[in-house]
Amino acid sequence: GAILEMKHLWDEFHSLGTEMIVTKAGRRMFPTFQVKLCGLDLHSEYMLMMDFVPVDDKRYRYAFHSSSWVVAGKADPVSPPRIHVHPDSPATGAQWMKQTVSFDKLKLTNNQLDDNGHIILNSMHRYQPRFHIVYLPGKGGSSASEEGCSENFKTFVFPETAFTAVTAYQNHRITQLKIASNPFAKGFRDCDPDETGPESVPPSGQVQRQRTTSRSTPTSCNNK
Amino acid sequence: GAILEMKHLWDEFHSLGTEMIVTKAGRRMFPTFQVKLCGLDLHSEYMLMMDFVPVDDKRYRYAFHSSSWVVAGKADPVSPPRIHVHPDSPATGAQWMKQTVSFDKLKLTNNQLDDNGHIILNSMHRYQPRFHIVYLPGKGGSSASEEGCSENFKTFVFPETAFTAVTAYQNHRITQLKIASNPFAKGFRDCDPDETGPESVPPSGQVQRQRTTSRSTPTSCNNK
DNA sequence: TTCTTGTCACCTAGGTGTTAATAT
DNA sequence: ATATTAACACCTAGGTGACAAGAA
Repeated sequence: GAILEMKHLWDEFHSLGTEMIVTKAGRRMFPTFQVKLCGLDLHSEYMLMMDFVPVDDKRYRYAFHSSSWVVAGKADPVSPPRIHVHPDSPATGAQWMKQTVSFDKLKLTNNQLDDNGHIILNSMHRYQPRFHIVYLPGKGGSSASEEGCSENFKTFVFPETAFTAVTAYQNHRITQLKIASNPFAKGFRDCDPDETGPESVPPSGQVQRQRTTSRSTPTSCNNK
Repeated sequence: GAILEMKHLWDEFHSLGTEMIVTKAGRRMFPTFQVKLCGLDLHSEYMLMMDFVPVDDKRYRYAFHSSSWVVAGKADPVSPPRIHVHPDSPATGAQWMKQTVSFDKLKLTNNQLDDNGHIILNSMHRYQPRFHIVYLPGKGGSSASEEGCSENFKTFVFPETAFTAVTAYQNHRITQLKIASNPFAKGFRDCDPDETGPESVPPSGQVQRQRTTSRSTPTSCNNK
């Protein structure tokens, strides 16, 4: 079995309509796809991997006046789909289960000619991440679990991790939630009493700090 | 087979008497132990590991007046020796050989009660790093190389990587060579024309920049 | 108009030797 | 005296969204 970590955060994004940035060089996902595994055979070996399937055959556009996504036509042609293999693969069930598995090395790109092994997506299209556990027969492996088990491939889909690929954020609330919850975006946070940390929900009203473009007035907020 | 990478740099340190810092939290080695492998079976699996053996049964002291190491008595009691397994283990011969193998996650500590899995050494003692290739039978593996090969354990020793463990550098020339060649110590370099980069040998005469202890006079040197 | 690209200030995360204080 | 520790300035390395300019 596999349970999604940070589900509450995924749910927050999902309720707003999750967006993920794609860039030429490759951009990580936020939230990061992380799962906790259980039920694996301790000594058998497994490969863990992810891929991304189109949610539909449509291309989207964000209507700012109504703050909602609208269909903008049929989907663009797809690149040959890629699979991201977790870099710790292969490893034993015991190794995978002893702590949360994080796909923080996975990057999304819109460069159709990418040769860095990143996941290629079309911007303004919707995708559903999928998680796969591949059982590697032959090594270790208890006889008990191996007999009745002819399936060596399990796929998990968490609908709350679906997202729209974008080159720039469309929904301002998504931007604010990213800033509020991603530690690397701390520089864009307002000077609220920073108490709560990355897990908290930002206040409903939008709030944005003016950043110093010229190097004057180093109004450092984060007084820790 | 295995060849030592950055051998010229190791040789420079070796000729001065290499020192490696040990700390409670664990300190990386510099130079980093890196090897290029060849002759492995492409599809067989191997574990790569390192350990550290005492060069002798002595404890040392640095005599500043003569700028040399002198014996300061018999060795202190040793902790149960630890082995560092390369985190990419196990992997196939093809994976290990396709690029330089770097042990940059390995850390040295003088904390006898370390529970971070670091290598425990006694300060002011001399050590010889050893590199081991462990063949894992059973998976893949060509029949040709497997027949006549009963050895599944190869050990490599590069004498130029031996060092004295210290909690603070003793030989000032070692300090200067570390500063000149370790990118993370760039902040301590003099404002020479920085052209040459980390591979170059520093000028023979010692040169040291005065660093700003108080936050005044931000005399930034590294004008790139 | 709409979308994409490249640069940038601002962060996180962590590897350096220095230095002063503290053991031993 | 000699050796160790902890805090610190200064780096490397790389992940953020903002922004201005460019492309479609």
